[in-house]
Amino acid sequence: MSTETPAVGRPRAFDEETVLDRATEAFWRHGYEGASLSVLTSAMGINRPSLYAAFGSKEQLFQRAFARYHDTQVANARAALDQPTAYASIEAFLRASADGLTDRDHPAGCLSIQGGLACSPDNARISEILAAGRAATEAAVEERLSRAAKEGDLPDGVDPGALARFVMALSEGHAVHAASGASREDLHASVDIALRALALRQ
Amino acid sequence: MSTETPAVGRPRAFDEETVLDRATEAFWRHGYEGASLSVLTSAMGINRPSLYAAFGSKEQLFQRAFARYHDTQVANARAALDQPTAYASIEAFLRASADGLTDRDHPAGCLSIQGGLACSPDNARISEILAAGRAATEAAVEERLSRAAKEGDLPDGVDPGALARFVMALSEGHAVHAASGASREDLHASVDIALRALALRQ
DNA sequence: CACGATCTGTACCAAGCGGTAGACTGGCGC
DNA sequence: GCGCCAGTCTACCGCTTGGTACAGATCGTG
Repeated sequence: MSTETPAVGRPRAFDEETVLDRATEAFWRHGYEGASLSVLTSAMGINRPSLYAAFGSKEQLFQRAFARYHDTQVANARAALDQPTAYASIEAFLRASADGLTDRDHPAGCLSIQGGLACSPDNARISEILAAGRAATEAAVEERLSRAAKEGDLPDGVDPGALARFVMALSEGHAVHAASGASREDLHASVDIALRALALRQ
Repeated sequence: MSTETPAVGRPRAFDEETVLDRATEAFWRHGYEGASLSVLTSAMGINRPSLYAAFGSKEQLFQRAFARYHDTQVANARAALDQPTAYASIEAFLRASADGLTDRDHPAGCLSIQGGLACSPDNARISEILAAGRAATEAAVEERLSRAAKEGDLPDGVDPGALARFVMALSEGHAVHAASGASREDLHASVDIALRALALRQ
């Protein structure tokens, strides 16, 4: 594995997680196809053979970057679901999402969407990987809301799946907006409207 | 201009609007960068010199395709805003949008987003063009809602700009969902939830 | 029926793509 | 301090990219 440090031989001149973070930013900003190896290596501060020795291929690098993105950025929003009520969970999820999408420490928007919603036929796998990631997040929201339904925390007649889809769709739309320069306040104002309409508030 | 038929010389073997529609589909499905000239020419059924003679360059072809997309697909949704009330306008806009995003006669999703939310540094213009198109649509929604506010058709304290942003964001999120295979019914269920929450209904 | 104008098709261009061979570098164990 | 070996660096690979030169085809006109 690339994570264990070998006992012998010349040591690496870079930290794997550091350059992975920089690669993630490049993919985030330019998408999978838009982030060429030249863009990647200059962002990561290493050259091609080092990249290939450490990560295997551009696609494997992207998968590592996306996994790391999930473990850090997406995990924030998913963790926000852990609130006592469905309403509070949705609000926390949308707030955390809006904040993450407009965090000045990273490119605006969401890697899951910017990475490659549409791709060249050769890279169709990338779109699928990203879609699977978004579906997993939506499933987490739905799971939380299904629990709420069982607990009587959701008004009768509200479908947890449809509500989860609504919440995810809004979050994805905010990602598109953020990518086009919408401010954090803009997104929170949109969240306000969504929450007002949910009629989940006790 | 390429639209006027010349009196002399060999006539074109293709109809410009027909091949433009096919190019639009290719861009829609694969994005600007993902739709290579090989993909485009084989989808359009013409070869490169004909493409360049008729459209000038890949970017100009894309601009024509995007303009045509706006005139047909986006115009549908914008026309839906022409309803007697704000609530009816929003509902019609979201319904028309959901239908367009899942129309089986075209690729799933929205060219404005699939075209290239994130691009290679060289093609940054493309992202800007697409973002400008989305902003124009949002401005049309906001204009309709501002009129509603003047007419007393919007509850006090509702900001037309924020509401327009919410509506557009939801529609964009539905586009992302549609691109990942969400069904028309899925999207309409999400619209139902949004409408329930708007508290615009008299 | 030849001319001029325009379109089509093949075959090409330079540049960039993702990926790699091979010489060189430098820290550790003996 | 010498050998080992993983890492770095330069320079390259074949292939695709967006874009075009040029020859031949096909029309209207004189």
